[in-house]
Amino acid sequence: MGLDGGVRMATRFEPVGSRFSAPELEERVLRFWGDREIFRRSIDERAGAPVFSFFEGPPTANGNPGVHHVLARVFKDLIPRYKTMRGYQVPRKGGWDTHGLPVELEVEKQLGLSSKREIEDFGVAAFNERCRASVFAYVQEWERMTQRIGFWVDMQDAYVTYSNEYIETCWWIFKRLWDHGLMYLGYRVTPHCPRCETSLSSHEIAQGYHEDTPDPSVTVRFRVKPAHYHASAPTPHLHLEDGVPTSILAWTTTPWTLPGNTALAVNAEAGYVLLEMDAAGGGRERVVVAADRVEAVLGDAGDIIDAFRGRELVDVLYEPLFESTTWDGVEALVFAPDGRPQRLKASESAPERRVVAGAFVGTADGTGVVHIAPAFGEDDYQLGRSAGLMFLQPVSLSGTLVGGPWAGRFVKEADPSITADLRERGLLWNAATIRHTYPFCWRCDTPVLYYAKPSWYIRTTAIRDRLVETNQTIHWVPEHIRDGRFGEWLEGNIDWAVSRERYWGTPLPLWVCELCAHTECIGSFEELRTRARAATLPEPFDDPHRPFIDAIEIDCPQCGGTMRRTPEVADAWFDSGAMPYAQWHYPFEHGEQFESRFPADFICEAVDQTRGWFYTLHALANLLHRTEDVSEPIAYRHVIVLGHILDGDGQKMSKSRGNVVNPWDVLNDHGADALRWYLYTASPPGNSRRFSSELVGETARRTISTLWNTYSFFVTYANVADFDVAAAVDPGSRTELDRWVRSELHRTVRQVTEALDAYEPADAGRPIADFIEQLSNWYLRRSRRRFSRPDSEADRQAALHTLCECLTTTARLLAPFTPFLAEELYRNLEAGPGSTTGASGAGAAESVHLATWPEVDVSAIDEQLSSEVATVQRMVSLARAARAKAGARVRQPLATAVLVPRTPAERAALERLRDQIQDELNVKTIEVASDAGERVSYTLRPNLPVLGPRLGSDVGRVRQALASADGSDIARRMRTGQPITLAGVDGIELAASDILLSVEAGEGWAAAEDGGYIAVVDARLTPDLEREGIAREIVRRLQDLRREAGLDLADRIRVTFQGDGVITAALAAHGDSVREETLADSILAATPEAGAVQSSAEIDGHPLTLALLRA
RNA sequence: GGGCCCGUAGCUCAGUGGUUAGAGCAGUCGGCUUAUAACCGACCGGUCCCUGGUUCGAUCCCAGGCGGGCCUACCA
Repeated sequence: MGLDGGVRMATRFEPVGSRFSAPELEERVLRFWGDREIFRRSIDERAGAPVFSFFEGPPTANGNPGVHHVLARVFKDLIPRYKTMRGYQVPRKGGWDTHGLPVELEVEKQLGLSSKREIEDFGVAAFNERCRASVFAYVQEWERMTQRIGFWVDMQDAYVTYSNEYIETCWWIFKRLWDHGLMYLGYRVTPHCPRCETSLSSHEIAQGYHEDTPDPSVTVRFRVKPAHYHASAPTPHLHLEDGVPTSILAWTTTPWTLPGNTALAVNAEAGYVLLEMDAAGGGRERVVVAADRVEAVLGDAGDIIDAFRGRELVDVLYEPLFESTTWDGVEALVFAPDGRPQRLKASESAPERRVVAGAFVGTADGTGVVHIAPAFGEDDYQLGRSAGLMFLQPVSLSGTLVGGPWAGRFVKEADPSITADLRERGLLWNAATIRHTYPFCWRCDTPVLYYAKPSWYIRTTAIRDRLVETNQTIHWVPEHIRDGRFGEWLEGNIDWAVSRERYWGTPLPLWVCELCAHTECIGSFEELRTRARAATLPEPFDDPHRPFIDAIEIDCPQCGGTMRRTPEVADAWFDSGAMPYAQWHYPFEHGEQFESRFPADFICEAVDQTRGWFYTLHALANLLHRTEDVSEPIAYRHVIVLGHILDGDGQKMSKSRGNVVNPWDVLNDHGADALRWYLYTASPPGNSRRFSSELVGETARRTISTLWNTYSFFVTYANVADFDVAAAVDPGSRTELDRWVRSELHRTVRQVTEALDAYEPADAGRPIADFIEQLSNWYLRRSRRRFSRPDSEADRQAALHTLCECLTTTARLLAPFTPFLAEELYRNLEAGPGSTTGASGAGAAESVHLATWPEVDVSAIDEQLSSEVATVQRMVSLARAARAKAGARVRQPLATAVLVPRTPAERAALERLRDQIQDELNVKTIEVASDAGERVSYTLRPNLPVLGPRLGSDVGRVRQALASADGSDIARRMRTGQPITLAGVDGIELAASDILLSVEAGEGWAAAEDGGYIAVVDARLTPDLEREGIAREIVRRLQDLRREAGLDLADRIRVTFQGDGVITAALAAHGDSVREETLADSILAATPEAGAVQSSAEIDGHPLTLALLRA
């Protein structure tokens, strides 16, 4: 305005109350950020700076966000805010995960559909439209929460996995993989939900295990064929020539797989036995089981006829449990070289059921013989393939039996009938029920079946070694994830089953010729337009989802036939792993952005993403590096892996358990800063943590509220003193205390910076909390008088400057952690209220989040001073403990305190800082000594860290000798530096540093000791001391009365008192100081004046009535 | 079943091959008093999950268990 005529005005800070409402403050800051576009500017104003790249792991917005989501989001926020202050440009593009089974099932529920058949009847186009709409049902809730907790992420420009551009990039990736032979159609056993009729990923399976699931446990007789059926002579160990009916026993928990049985597997090296016993229906029978299993399966029944290795049983033929006459409708298939079961050629006959060897067969349970049904188990399938077995598939994809007496029945419901049938036909050895863990579909709770069927695979095993190797270059926090959970998962890598027989997902861009099976992968929409038969291309082609994409046909270049798209969509995890490329529609667009942000410098998710997002990102980066499409084989350099939030009982929070804490309750009660601070500092990020709103409040009170009070104190006195931030401070005016707190401050800056550079938020937060504690409870408490009644103006300005620096620097340190509180402090203290340039001077950034990270002022750090004050604090604390033992309240002056630290350097420090100590302790004389002399008696202990390595096993004897030695004598020798020898321990000479003393106070003294530090106080009161104590007590009571009377700070008073001789004597001796402290014009022995405020109580047993009136 | 993490005071968590294992909160008692819906001190509170081993010495290192969490796995 130019009205100051060049006269510099001192800053006036916005007044700050000692109480504050965090939610109110935070809403105010949020408005400020919004009005001034601070987030956008924190990125834009860093244009040209090196980019620090952050990838947002996309949340699925189909449920309300809980506290566990807040956890991830506040950690995602921390590092980018820090790096921004360190001068990087940190773009933060948001994203949403929108495809997949959870979305489909949500819609199925809404529509009341329960099978794929019903979805197709409803119409895939309409169904997918509902999916598209449902994904964003909760987006507003997410955005509201995200904003309220102060997570800065660009949600306007977020990527969406269902967008055409996103899908096109996924196609490009598939194409690159396909062209490099990294994709194939495999025929394999996968977990299959018969209701959803699709494969489930391992991640999905993991969510649906039910413990204690009851299942049948049946042991079955497989009848060995008579000798003449065998092509070559069967092993003589079976003694088939005896003509006794002989069976091999096998155990299963899935009777419904028995119609699919085509082999029995034994362990070639294990021992087996042939036993004979009475048969149930009369006569004798013989059975084969593993030698280890005889007792468990047969008890003591039966006599051992022969014993042999498993290999002897290989190629023994046995009869099918179900004759083809009773189980029709299932065609016998054989394995083709590519692993796919195929029909028999006319000239072929089906392989016979026989015994084979399998390395996976153990003898720890069952019978040591495994029933093999290649259609239903991974081991079974692989064995079938390698041994050339017959393949029978008597179960449909919807989980019902095909053919046989129970055709159409759901497999689990058919189990009892199958078992009963076997019992009737004498083939059942034993039936019972067991309880074990079994997988169910995590969404619809249908028991999952393992099922051999075709599926598209990404050949991740081709790059397994590279996955492992490049993982070593990723910085994992906590470190153990790298070689532990994640590393081991990579070591055991199997090919990625990437196809899903569903509707709402990225369609696989694979077209297969219906005549010759020629397959092509289409890598872009343009390529598809070019290749498509014009008549089949929808016009306009604006949605690459099903069902539209399915209509498009391509001419087969090999045979001229029709190529149709394979009907599957991609695993939604493929979408998430494709995010570094697809979020930019790379390589079709935005090549520059992609290049500058790949790989990410930082990502952060909870530990359950180890085999989810962390894996898919890593796998795709490695694959695309293999195809030479990206420059680096990793997608992220640093990753913080978060543990889960548990409820008060240590249970994981989840919707299904109903124990999710609503973040809004916490936010409304304590505010976002408190919640954030708690999450950062409660424990290292990788630990799981129990959570409750109360704990958040507790943490906040301790640190945030302490800082706020300090801030409020500063502003109050700075305004009173017309404090000018910009005025230079005279270094000579700085006191020792000023120098100390600056040393602590810059030590803190150093620690916090190092910890954040190491991606360890908890280690970074704790020093800040410690500093705030020191600032408030040592610096400020000890400096109070310098602010309210300073010795000189220069002293006051120095104190204000020092405190101001501490607060503004702390605000910057806190900015990434508690961005709202930090902003409040910064705005008021540095940028000036309502200012855009900073009232305190030109160039102050408008927001702390546009400001720079504090530099460590190395010259401010005085390690010696810091450790000296630490010693003072320790000794003061000890002396207070000694006071308490003596029963002397702090206002009661004592004559002497003797302080005994451990080293000469510490003694020197205490001598130097004697004034501070005296002040804190309220004693007349401080004595610093190397021992407490005759005031105490000693007990002795060996200094084990010193003596242990030197003496080894002699330590025990020294310990005993010290315990029985004369403490005072040895203490005297230690004091005078004489060598010490002990009775009963020959040849060992001890020095003072080898022995530790503990003390017991002598008569009239009180002592406290901790870790070799000793404080002793004189507990005896002289009449003088007593009078002084009483006088100080009177001061306190008068101050109370002043407050009670509602007087102002500067009001003067008249005092009357009624007391005994001791009271009178105390006031006679110390009346001047009492008057001075309480601003009293007079203190008279008299009855209270009319209208006076008064109180009566005893001091040390002396009755006293005090009364005061405003003068 | 396997892997990883965790197990320390009533609660939430530090910590270390070495003296008498700590902090905050809670509880009890006391103190302070214009930072005051704060603050300071003391006390109370411990089988450092258990059992073995290594060691002069183990809460810490090793082995085996137990319990919790997470991840993973249809051995029939």
